[in-house]
Amino acid sequence: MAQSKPRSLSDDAIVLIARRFAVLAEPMRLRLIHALFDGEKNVTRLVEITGGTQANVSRHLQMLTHSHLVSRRKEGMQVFYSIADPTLFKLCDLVCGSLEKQIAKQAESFGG
Amino acid sequence: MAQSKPRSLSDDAIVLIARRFAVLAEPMRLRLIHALFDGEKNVTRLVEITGGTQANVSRHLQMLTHSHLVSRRKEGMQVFYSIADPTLFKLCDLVCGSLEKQIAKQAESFGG
DNA sequence: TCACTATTTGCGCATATACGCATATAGGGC
DNA sequence: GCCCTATATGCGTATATGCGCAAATAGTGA
Repeated sequence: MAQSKPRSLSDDAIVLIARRFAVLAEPMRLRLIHALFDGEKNVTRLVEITGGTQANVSRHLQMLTHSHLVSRRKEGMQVFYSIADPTLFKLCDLVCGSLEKQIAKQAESFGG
Repeated sequence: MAQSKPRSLSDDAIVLIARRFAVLAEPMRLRLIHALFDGEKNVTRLVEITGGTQANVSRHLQMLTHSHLVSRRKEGMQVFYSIADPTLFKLCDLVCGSLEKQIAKQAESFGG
């Protein structure tokens, strides 16, 4: 299950990885991803949940789709989006855990 | 070992996560992180490896340090940097694996 | 055809940030 | 003190990108 870890990364690979991280570096996109964690939703619902404008939500969804992180399903007038890349769950967990530890340490420095 | 997964994330948390991803969203910073994967190095060595200017490398290292992703150790005139956050390994692995799968699928669409 | 809803897209602006250049700081030897 | 090396920082600029607003596209029904 563990994948082969290349010892060195090509410059192209580095740029691709950076782009992937950049997609995840916007709060609104993270809100959308997080909102999709419990199942697919249409645009209007995502607008309600995230509190963004419809145009903005749509654009971010487009970016997420082009990055193959979420997938698009059209049903009549509505478009339903859902998580396409399962690594998003682990990615979010990893970063959350790391940040929690960091904050805990900072709290320790003050309170301890 | 698996951490508690919060069902919902506060807006502040979302922004923090986004910032973390933003730190990882620059090729030069990824190069630096990757260069540190096999042990600590000083700035001059990192400049050689990454091919960046000294000023730029220094600035990115500062950002990585402030993000608590790498740590700084001063020894005389030199400053040695090393990976401080072990989740970096897994993060990189996850994204690499995801991208490899994506590219493999694309290749399949053409070649298959 | 028109009207209505759902979603996408074009455009302009404001902001963030990466880089290059020069300079500043710091440590060590003379 | 001076000089050299190693590292950091201030400043200006170019570029990227997120957002708001308006308009366009698509689907559905009368």
